[in-house]
Order: sequence, then structure tokens, then C-alpha cells
Amino acid sequence: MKESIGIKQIAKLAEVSIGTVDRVLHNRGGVSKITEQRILDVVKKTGYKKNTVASRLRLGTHKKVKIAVLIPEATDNWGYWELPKKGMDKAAEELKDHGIEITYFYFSDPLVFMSMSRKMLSTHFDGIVTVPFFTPESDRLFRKAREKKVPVVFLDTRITLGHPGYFICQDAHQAGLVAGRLLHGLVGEGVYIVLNIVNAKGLHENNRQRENGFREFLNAVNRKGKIEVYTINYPLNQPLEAIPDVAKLLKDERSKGVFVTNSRAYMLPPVFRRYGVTDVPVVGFDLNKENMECLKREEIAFLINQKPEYQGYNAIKGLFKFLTEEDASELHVDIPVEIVVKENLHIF
Amino acid sequence: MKESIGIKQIAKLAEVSIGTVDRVLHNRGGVSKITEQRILDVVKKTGYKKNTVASRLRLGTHKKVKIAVLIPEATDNWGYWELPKKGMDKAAEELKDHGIEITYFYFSDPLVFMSMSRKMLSTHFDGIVTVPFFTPESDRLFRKAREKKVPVVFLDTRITLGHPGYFICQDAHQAGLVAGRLLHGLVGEGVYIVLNIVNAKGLHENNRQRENGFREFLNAVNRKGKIEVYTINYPLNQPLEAIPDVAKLLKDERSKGVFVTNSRAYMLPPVFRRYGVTDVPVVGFDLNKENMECLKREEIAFLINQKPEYQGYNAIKGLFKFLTEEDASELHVDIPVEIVVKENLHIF
DNA sequence: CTGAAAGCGCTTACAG
DNA sequence: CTGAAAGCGCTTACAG
Repeated sequence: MKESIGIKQIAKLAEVSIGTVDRVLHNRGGVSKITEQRILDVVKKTGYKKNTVASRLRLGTHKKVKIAVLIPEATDNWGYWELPKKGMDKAAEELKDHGIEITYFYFSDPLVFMSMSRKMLSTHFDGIVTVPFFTPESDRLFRKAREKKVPVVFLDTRITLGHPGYFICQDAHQAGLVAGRLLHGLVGEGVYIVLNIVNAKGLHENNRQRENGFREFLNAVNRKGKIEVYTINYPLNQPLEAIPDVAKLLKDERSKGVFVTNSRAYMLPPVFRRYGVTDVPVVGFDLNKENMECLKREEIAFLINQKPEYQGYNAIKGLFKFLTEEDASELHVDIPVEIVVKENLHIF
Repeated sequence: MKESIGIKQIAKLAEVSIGTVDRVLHNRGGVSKITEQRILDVVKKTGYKKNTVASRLRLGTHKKVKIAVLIPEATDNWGYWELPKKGMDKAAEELKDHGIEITYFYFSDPLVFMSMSRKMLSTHFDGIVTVPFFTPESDRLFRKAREKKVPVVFLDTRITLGHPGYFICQDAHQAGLVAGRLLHGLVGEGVYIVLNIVNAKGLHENNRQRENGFREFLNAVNRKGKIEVYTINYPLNQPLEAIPDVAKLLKDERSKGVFVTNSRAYMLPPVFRRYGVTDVPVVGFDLNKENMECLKREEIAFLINQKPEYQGYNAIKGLFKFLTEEDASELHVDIPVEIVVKENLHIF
């Protein structure tokens, strides 16, 4: 790490002014082929890297990097979406002096998602962060943004797009495998129940993939054919014990374990108590208050954390880095499948 | 986030020059009480925060932050210590333009630790990162550094010092509790074995605390008195099956699970094979190559990761932040007790 | 097509 | 005790 050369030495070596060097470095045009080549040669030979601190001092105060964030309303899903936002605010705070400006937009359904998308695209933003709950609408936003060369970072859920996009999310299928491993370790042979929430929008992609992973794991270990897996899709906002299927399965003493593919595992323990069900471990997702209480009371065995704050933090940090240094390396983030038990809870 | 005021506006509001403002801000002295107070009032009123980017452009090129790192030789412990170093190098790379310089020192035993300590303290360093394997020696380094107002950050192991220090490490007792939870979930009642490595230096603090945590957990769940825990302290570099205690216990069919308090869990599966032991789950520490192979082959059930790279990265980032912004918030880091199974392995 | 100059906000050496 | 000026490395508006 020798005294790293700066733009000034590049200029001297190429026998031009620093202004011309900068023009080449930023493809601002208006430089003759011959001098351009000379400069590029020197840049290459010296391994010049711009001083990001100096660059940002200059740029940060002149023009901020503007990022638009479009996430679900906080009313949705126990305020889960406040957590990524918290992470994004933290990142923004850290990048304050580097020049960043985040504008938040919120959606509740595909229509609002689309109208917010339009609003974001008509204003000038350097980058967009959003959540692809609605595949066709997300794809449309992605395509339009692409035409304008505005990068889009998707959080939480992976969907298939026409072109490769930036995703910061947990591998839901893998999370399902892990859940299978954990529950099978506690339960062994017997009947497993997968509990999905189905709301008006149908089953979320993540939930589907989690179930698939879970079933794949159990299938692989089911050598003696003594493992059975039943899926229950229950409608949100309906008491669990009112649903015949659920009641029947929970009362069945062969039932050995339950995998809740969403963040509402905490709904089970009261039902268990009501039916006198004991020793049926539950594996669920997300560290909401209710789930954490259940974990502490050992009514839930394992929770899987998606690290929502970390997702948001990374999205902003990574996008900023991409926009200022053309480095996209931090925009493909596989969120670890973080396993949480009662004993390692408080540190998250 | 209004146009944050800078030192220039502070100077104008306090009717002094920016030089004087800076003198007050940095306690450089030579300012009359009255102007000092006037400036401090304005600073307070406006909520001025220095622009770290500008500050670092200026300082980063003039005087680098110099950090000394004293860690175990890489030959020790399967090159575990290359990992924190890797994290530190990554942090240094990110802070390159901000002006940082890391010098590495290595130790193998208390004597070398002491002589390196002396060397570090006689040179001028702004901060020190080290690993407190040897309590009295570490305490001495800590005290000497404290006299010189040089902050010390300890990695890996928590020890008790005369004054509160900065530690970036996993709570070993908590990790033991987690191990207890995991192994008990797989095993239930029966005989548990705790395997410690004892080398010339005796049992490491971390191993002791892990065992304590493990025993505490099993004790708490041992309501019917059907759980027994045996500890084996075996000398490093001796074949496991050659030790009578180990052989006896492993052959005992009541043995249900083994907790290896160090990073050598991979030594067990070959012994198991030799004695025809099956279905005895193993929980161990650290993601070294051998352990990961065993995890993949399902010969180890769970590994606990101490995130060594992350420890190193955080130490440098946190120390740099403390040295440049007097913000010590990132120097107390509780490393999560990260639970790793076969299915969530590859993402780490 | 190219250069010289101003300035981002902070820090410090120098002059008074 | 205080101020004016130079400069960190980069970027850009302006002049030629």
C-alpha cells in the first residue's frame, strides 16, 4: 500500500491537465482518442483508484444520491416492514455526509404498487428499493426502471424476472430444508403438519418455497415410510381452532410437529392448550414479539430469522456503493438462515 | 436533515474565525474562556456535527490512524487466526482512503506475548487489537496501554480486567447453553459427554465457560434425574481412542450425545466408526474444513460459529470509529451464537 | 479538444 | 488569544 497515486500524478505522467484526466475517467467525452489512450495507459499502469473520500466530499455536497424505497405499509404483518426501514434509516445516517437522500413510498395492494411505481419513475431517482410481492407489477417496474437505467433492488422475496436483478433475501427453499432438519431432529418419525396462511392474495412465494424445502427434507429422510406430511392452508383472521382440518389434525395424537411457514407461529400454543396437546414442537419464522414470547416459554422450539433490519441496511449500503463506485458486489446478498432458540435469542 | 451547518456557519454565528472554532472543537487550547463558551453555545444550539468525509480527506492523507494487532500465530489451531486477520484486512481495505495502517504482531506463548506487547507500546500506535489468552499478561498490556491512553480491543475471549475493556467475542457460557439445548433436543435422557482439549496451557477460558453453560442447561432440564454428564479432558495430539476414559465412554451404549467444547469435533467420527458407535449426535464449534466435511456427511449434528472474520472486521471498523469520532458504540460486540446445520452451511 | 481555477468542509502551520 | 491562508484529492463550470 504505497503512497497511492492520485489524479494529479496521472495528469503529470500523461502530460495533460487533471481536468482532462477526469474527463476520461468519467467518460465525459471531448477528449481526443490519442490523449485518451495515453491517459488510460497510465491509469492502468499505475493501478490508479480514485480516492472515494475526496470524491464524496465534492459530490456529496453538490448532488445527493437519491433513492426511492417502496415497501408494504407498516400496518401489514405486525409492522414487520418497520424493521427493514429501520435498517435503511441506519444506513442513511451513516452515509449522511456522503450525500444520500431516501424517499419512502408505501403500498397496500397491486394498484397502489403500480401508481407508486409510476410516481417514482416520473421523478428522478438514482436507484429504487422495493419488495416484489406482486410478480407482474414488479416485473413491469423493473423493466421500466431498466429502460431509464435506474437499478432496482428487491428485498424479502425472490421472483423470476426477464433480466437478472438484484435480490437481497433469504433462500426460502433452503430455510424450509433447515426447518425440516430441525423439526425432524426433535420429532423423528410421525405426522408433520405444514401450516400456511392464505390471504386474499393467495399463498406468498416465500411460503410456497419454504413448504417445498421442508417437504424435500422430510422426503429424503423418510426411508422407512413412517413420515407423513399434511398441509393446511388456513385463511388469515379466522380462529385456528374453528377450522375442522386443523382441529382434527391437532387432536390426532400421531401429530408430532408443526412447521408454520409464516410469522404467526404464536397462534398455535393457545390452541394446543385448548386441546390438551403437549410435546408437539413448533418451528416458525420471524422474531416478532408474540413469537419471541412463545420461544421464551418453550412453546415454540425454533424460529428462523430473516434479519429484516440487515436486509434494509444492506440494500441502501449496497445500492449506494453501486451508484457511486459501480461496484454491484453488495447487491446480491443471500441472507443467512439464522436459527434462533431460547438461549441465543436476546442477542439478535 | 436540513442543509447541515458546517464549521463556517458556526464561525459566522459565533463571530469568530473558523480556526478558532476548530481550536475549541478539538480542545487545542489557546482560546479565551468567553469566546470558547460562545462557540460551544452555538455548536450546541445548531447541533453541529463535523462532516466526517471532509475531516478524513484532510486527516487521512496527513496522518494515518495506526493500529497494532497482536494475534496467535497462524500455525496454531488450524489457521483459525487467519480468519480474523482476513476480516481486519477487509476493514483496512475499506478504510484505505480514510487513512489507516495496520501492523501485525504474532505470539505463540506468554513470553512472546509480553515481548511483543512491549514492542507495540514503545512504538506509537493509536490503538491495539489482541487476544487475551494469557490473563495476567493481557491485563498488564491493558494497564500499560491505558496509561498511555491507547485503547485495547480484545477478541475471542472475555476475561476480567481491572477496568472495563472492549471485548468483541461470543458469550461462551451462552454458547454452552445453546449447545445444551440443541443436543438435548436430539437426545433427551441419557448420558452426555463433554470433551475438552487440554494443552500445555491448560483449559481455555472459553472451553470452561462453554462446559458450564452446557451443564447448566442439562441440569435445568434434568427433572427426572435421568441425565448424566461426564467430562473428559484429553490431551491434544494424542489419538482419542487411546485414552481409556474416552474408549470406555464411547463404547457404553448409554452414551447419547457428545459436546466438543473446541474446534476438533471432527476427531470423533473416525473413533465412532472404529467402535461401531452410531446415532450419537455431536455438537462442536467452528467452521474449519474438517468440521464442515463431517457436518455435510451428517457425522456432526450442529456446529456453532464464532464468526471469526466478522470479529476481526468489527474490531478494526469499531476501533477506527472510536479513534476518529470518539464513538465507542461499536467496540462492545456480542457475537451471535450462530447455529449451523448441514442445510444452512454454504451461506456462511 | 484542453487547461486553469474554484470549491466541497475540515485541519493546521504561520503570522500577528 | 485570534485570523487568514493553504491544502487534502476530486469534480466541474468556464474560458480559450
